Amino acid sequence: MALNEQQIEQIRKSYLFEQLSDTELNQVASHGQVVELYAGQTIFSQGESCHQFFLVQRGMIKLYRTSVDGTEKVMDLAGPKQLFAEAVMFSGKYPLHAAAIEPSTLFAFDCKDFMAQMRNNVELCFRLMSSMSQCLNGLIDDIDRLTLHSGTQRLARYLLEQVPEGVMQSPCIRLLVPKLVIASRLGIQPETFSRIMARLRSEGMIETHNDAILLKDLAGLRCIAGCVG
Amino acid sequence: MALNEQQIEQIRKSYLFEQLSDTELNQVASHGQVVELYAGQTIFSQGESCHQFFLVQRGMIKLYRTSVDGTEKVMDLAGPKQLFAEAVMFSGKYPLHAAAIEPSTLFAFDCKDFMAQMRNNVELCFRLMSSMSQCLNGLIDDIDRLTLHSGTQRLARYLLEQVPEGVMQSPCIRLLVPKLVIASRLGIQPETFSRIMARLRSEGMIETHNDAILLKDLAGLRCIAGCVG
DNA sequence: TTAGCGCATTGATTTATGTCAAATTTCAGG
DNA sequence: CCTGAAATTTGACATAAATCAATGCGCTAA
Repeated sequence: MALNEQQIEQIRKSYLFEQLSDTELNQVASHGQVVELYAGQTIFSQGESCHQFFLVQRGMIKLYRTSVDGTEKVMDLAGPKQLFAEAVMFSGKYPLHAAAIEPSTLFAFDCKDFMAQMRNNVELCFRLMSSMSQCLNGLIDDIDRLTLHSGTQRLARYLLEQVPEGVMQSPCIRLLVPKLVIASRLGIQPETFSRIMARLRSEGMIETHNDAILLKDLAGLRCIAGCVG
Repeated sequence: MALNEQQIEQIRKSYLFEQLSDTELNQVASHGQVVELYAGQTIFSQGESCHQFFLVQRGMIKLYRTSVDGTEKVMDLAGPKQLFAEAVMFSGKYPLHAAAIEPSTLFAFDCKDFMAQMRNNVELCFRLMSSMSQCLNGLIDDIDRLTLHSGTQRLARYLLEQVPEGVMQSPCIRLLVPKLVIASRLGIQPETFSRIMARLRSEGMIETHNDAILLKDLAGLRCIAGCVG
């Protein structure tokens, strides 16, 4: 399905598109599609040739790899207003799988078309390169955490990352995806996730009510995330 | 030190520069430097603002992060003809440390200058984006291996990666850096590295003489790298 | 309401890998 | 050729986290 006026205004707000002229934006949108996804639906698979990149309007997307025995590693999660697969436009093939973990709506853009636009617009190249650079830094951070930090440290940091800008005293956060998925994102087993949460609870750092988590001791959590094991 | 004629011809062979005109190449080179490094010398540190990117002429560079307790994780190694830090030009700051692990010679290029060249040359943007894309895929592969594969699998794969193009029967490879460094690159301790090597030796997969390693059973190693733990 | 199915939690146990320590080898520099 | 520092190897031991297993919880759909 093609994009309507209102949707075109939505994508204009994305960093990658914000400096495009009306004409250019319409050009991009003309090759764009709205994609509706049911929970669990696959968007693309690792190795498929890469024709489109995506902007999430609604829902949540997991980007993941699988091993031969079927084990899944969630590499990243993309929620509303986030782009994904924009950084691999130049690889030719998607380097991982993408699937919706809940009913979602995406805007899909044509890579070929976008690359043509970039040929006429160096500024657009620079925007994409910034985007790729950020992505790169994120991956380096992930490797850093996987190799230099314990499961507990990674989980504590994850909780702290969910706290919105205004640093309140004891913020209450919500886990936006199943714990199973967060565990995979952090590179630990669900059982380990559960046990670490239990420990943080017993140490008085947090209180939990299903997916709502009260961070009772921000300083303590920061210390765990950065200093101790 | 500035680049001489011969050195300019060397950098022309690099993918990023190969399609530049003589004028453009000279422009890039005019802002370039030759950097001589002793073993262990630091090139840049994590967090420093990023003014240059590099091409290795001779030697070996480690790109790494450190944790609070001083532990080091080698994220990548760059040898002759390889670029590094070119993908982070847009971040503003280096996301990791770089140091020579043996006496090395680098060509250093000015980021600002190169970005100015890119403004006049979309093709150059595309080249850099390809480069960044490759880098991205490499990092995703690393996370895949760290989370979905065992130490033994990672080491077996590393050995296989050292085998040059022509797939011989029982190739003899050389470890180009201390085992200590390879271990860190693979996300294991040196002791574990040593033990895995001993096991592969006892299983008849390899023979070792210091840094020279004879891969006696390629099929077996491939199986370990991809199938078993 | 109830049945059924993921998800989550908890316990018991195993295991790969890390840590500590000591002996040995390698290798660069004088 | 020596010498000492660094790298490597090997052993003994500790431990974080995985695995296996069972139970409980909370949905959704009939």
